Amino acid sequence: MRLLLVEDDEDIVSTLLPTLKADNYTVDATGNGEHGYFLACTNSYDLIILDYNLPGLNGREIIKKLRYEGLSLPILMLTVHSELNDKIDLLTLGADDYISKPFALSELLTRIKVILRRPKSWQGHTLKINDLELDPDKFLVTRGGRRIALSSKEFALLEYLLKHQGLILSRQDIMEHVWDENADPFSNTIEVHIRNLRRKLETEEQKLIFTVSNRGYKIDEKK
Amino acid sequence: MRLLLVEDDEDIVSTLLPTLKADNYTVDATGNGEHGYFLACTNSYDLIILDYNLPGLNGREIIKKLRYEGLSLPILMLTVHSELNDKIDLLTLGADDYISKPFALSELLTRIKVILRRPKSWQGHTLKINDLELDPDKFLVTRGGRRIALSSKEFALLEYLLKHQGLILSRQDIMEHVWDENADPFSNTIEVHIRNLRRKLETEEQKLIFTVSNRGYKIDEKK
DNA sequence: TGGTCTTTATTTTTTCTTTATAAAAAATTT
DNA sequence: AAATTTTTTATAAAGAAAAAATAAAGACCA
Repeated sequence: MRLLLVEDDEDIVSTLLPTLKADNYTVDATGNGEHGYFLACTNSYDLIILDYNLPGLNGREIIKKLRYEGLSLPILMLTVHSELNDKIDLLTLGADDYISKPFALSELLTRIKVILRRPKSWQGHTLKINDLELDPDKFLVTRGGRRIALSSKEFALLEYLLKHQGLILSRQDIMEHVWDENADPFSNTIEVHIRNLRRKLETEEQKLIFTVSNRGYKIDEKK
Repeated sequence: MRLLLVEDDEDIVSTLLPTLKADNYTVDATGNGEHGYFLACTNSYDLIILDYNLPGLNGREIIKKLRYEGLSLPILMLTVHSELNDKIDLLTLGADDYISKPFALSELLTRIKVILRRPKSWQGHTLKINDLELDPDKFLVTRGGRRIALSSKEFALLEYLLKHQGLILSRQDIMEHVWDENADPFSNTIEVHIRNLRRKLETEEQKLIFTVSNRGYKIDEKK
């Protein structure tokens, strides 16, 4: 899952960034409102974490512009107490949730998870297909009950494929949701990660990730 | 579906072109307004993506001339924010939609789909005939519920035939809508692809693609 | 330093086009 | 109308091009 963090308070960023990355999110961050807006327009994020007070362009204006552009991605606002009277306003403006500073990290992480939790195809937080299970919270993958160790990129990639099982995901889709903005679109790192996943997850009879030439990859129950 | 992209910004073209092609559109591109106008007049496109500011001939002038010529194909305009006051003007002039830069790729792709979907009355994105179904979004073809794997050219060809079922489509029609401008008009690659489609889709009793000698091919319910 | 991620170079696979020939349909001649 | 010629379409198979898989080396970084 790819996040955009728009926050100018260095303290918050320096604690939040490592935590989010450790929690296996792909994160782009900026401290400037204008730049945040630009990033939001030109990339595909699954969630934006947006500070209210920002240099350049403030949170309220960013939401307004994004919604006007027709972008419907979830937005989580960070506000300080004194601004709290605005909360209804923020929600009507198009924010999906807000959290007021100071906040506990765990609280924020919970809210993020709640927002990102899609009703689709994942009950009890566990993604399943055939005898494969992936638990995003516990960073755990098992196949046939046997635990398989994955690196964090491998895990993120598998999670993304599983969340959209049955759909063909193009390299670009994958790039945009599993890698951050610095990724080279012409790199073959996706192929390499697919290869590593296959090596770890598949057997001769039990294929899992299917290549659809010229379109992308997909995970599906039936061949 | 065949698209024409008229845009002089190299950055936009270099990200857009691969994306569109990956999304299985056949795309011609030019950075010059005059040339864009020429291409639009001399080819059969299903949609034009047109930049506002162009060398040679600008977007507004191109629309005006095309509409004056009586061409009714959909046009999607790309504008920058400052030009946005012109939007009503653009729409009355004959653009079908506009999107302002910077934009998310996914956003543009969605709009393209919406526009191309407009006139036709096929339900749920799925094209059907007899026991054959084709889902353009999922890149999925089934016959009698059984999945059939097609290459992307085969898929595009079948999609084109299905979208115009009942009509006889000439080789030229097919060339113009399924292949790009570099295709050799005297090649027999169409015959070969038809052959491959037939091999994958037809049985002895269940014919699907009919040859009308000297005129072209058609797909139809009744023989 | 070991593990992870990315890059580079190479091989393999798949898809697309061309070429050559056969078959079928249409046109022409007798 | 039958026989012959010409044109159009079908097929198989080789060749070219593009896409994907792989191996291995390099970069990064906790």
